[in-house]
Amino acid sequence: MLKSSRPAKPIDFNAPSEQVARRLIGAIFTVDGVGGRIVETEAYDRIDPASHTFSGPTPRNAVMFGPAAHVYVYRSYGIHWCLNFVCREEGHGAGVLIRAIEPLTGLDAMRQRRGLEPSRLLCSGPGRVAQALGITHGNNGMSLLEAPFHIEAPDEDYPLATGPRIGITKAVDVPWRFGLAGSKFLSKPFPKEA
DNA sequence: CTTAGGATCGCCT
DNA sequence: GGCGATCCTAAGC
Repeated sequence: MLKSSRPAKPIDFNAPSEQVARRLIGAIFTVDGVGGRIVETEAYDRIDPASHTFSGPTPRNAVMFGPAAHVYVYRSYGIHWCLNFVCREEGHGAGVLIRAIEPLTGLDAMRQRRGLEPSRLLCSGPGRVAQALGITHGNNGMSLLEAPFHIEAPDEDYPLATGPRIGITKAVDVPWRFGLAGSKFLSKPFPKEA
């Protein structure tokens, strides 16, 4: 049996966000050729008190109630943009927040947008990812499967770390944060394995 | 190393 | 009117 490398099967976004969030770890994501390997995600569900969708459809979260594999962008703390991939679970909107990327391509563009030399701080955090990839509200509702976006499923199995989600005040114990174990590009370390 | 505070605005109560 | 699915900087230990 050959190890690791195998053909990449497309990621199915018509699935529970928790499952999609796991499968996205290791995927290659680019915007106009700028991007890298997804190393950290969080799942948010329709019946999840921490989710924007919990209280039902509003103008802001409308995209999350639309078709899967689209992009939901919202403004965070009045300053930052945050990027999500829409999922579908039994017809109910859900999403995956992209929290960190290992920069691989378009480093010049990222450095320019972030005003930083390439480092672990370039794309390590949801606001930083959006800034480095040039994502704004203008991308809200766009298909993830069409230009300028490109997503490629992981080509091997990556060791997964799990833990509670960051920066929320409700459902704080739900372990729906996922990461590439040992990656230097995580926004924060994961709690030590029990 | 850790903690504290400010920036800034769309959305919901 | 209050509060974030955040980030940055400065100050304290």
